[in-house]
Amino acid sequence: MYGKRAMDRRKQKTRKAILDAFSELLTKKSYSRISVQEIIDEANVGRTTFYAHFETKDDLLRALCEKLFSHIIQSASDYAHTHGLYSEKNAPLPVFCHLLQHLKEDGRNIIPLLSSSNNDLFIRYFKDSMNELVESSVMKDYRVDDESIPHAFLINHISGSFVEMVLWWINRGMKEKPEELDVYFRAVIEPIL
Amino acid sequence: MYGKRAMDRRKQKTRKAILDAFSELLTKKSYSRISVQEIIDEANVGRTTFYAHFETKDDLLRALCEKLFSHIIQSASDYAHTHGLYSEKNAPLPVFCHLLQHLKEDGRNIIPLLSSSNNDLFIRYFKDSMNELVESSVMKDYRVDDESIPHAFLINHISGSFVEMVLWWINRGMKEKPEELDVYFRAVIEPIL
DNA sequence: GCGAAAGTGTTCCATAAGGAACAAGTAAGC
DNA sequence: GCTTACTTGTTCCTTATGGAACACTTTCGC
Repeated sequence: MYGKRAMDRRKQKTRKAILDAFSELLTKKSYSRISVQEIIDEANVGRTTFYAHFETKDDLLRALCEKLFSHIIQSASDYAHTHGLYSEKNAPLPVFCHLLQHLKEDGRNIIPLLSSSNNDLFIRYFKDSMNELVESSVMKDYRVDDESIPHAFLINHISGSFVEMVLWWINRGMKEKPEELDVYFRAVIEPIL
Repeated sequence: MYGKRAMDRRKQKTRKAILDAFSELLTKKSYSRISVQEIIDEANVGRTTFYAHFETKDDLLRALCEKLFSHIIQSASDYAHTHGLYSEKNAPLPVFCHLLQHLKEDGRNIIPLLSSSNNDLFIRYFKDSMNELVESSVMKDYRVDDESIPHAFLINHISGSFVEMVLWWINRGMKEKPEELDVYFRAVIEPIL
């Protein structure tokens, strides 16, 4: 439980090289068409080294997604814990606005992958991350008025709507301001809370 | 005398990292104000690693200069050996035109260092390289008409003039075409051959 | 001047990375 | 069917890199 000591410089550099190479390849080919050999070549790293870091290609994908989303989700989670708890009952959603702003300002690594032709894996991971975020940070203090609707269903609805909105936003060139989108989102979500 | 087998991937990467870091630092500070520690930090390598590659800071400087000039000088030397031998007596200087062209097209690493505020070390190395080139490739087949002028003096005059011309060229923004410069250079050099 | 701080070059030891070869699986072409 | 070429994980062993500590010199502030 005490901190793992700082990762060896070599490990950091190698890990970054592999993730960068993989990320680069993903903008050109679909996940299934990328071979480990290609990743190794692009990263300029030995075969042994690759397998010392990642068990398999799927493992690498997981790591990449985690790296990409952890930052933004963690930031939102922190935001929710500091602001969310003290908000009034019908204004719990600034987290989403915060997320959109963060995505626009700092999403240069994420957006290309979310808008690439083979974006399904990332969308799924994005959705999963959002699901966890909504469950742990947003919906925690909420009791649903209509008890006939399952809690889990609501969570899925909210995170799913959010992800779809983001994709819509990105595909149209992110013209709208985060604040505008936030208004739209509240308009479709708040009524059911 | 021939080749050491291909350098280990790690060595290549480390060597490049150190040379790049050094090159980067040289655009900001003078050579004497750069510490090994800074190079290590900028290159993001361990102290042991640095000293496994270079004995000292001077050694590193030598390696950088060699890397920067060897390409361009080697190319000129090759050019001289294929073209130089068959040229008529009073047209031996196409090597210089070739050098200028090469410098303009492919000198993006060299020119910033030659025009930086602390460029003296590079100029000296450039001059030394030119000296060798002139001696080995240009002046080899020439007998000086006026035997009262020492051979070595002539070599120094030619390489020195060339270097000074290049600096003048760079400092004024490299406006002239290599071919124009070549004409000027021939005008001041050919009369004495 | 002196003491503190930073830089140098070296040591020793732990470990990550490399390279090569391997058996096994897969797909494609003929 | 059969090659043929390519991929995947894995192995064993070598080598480069890292980190820390060291004694020593240089530089700097006061």
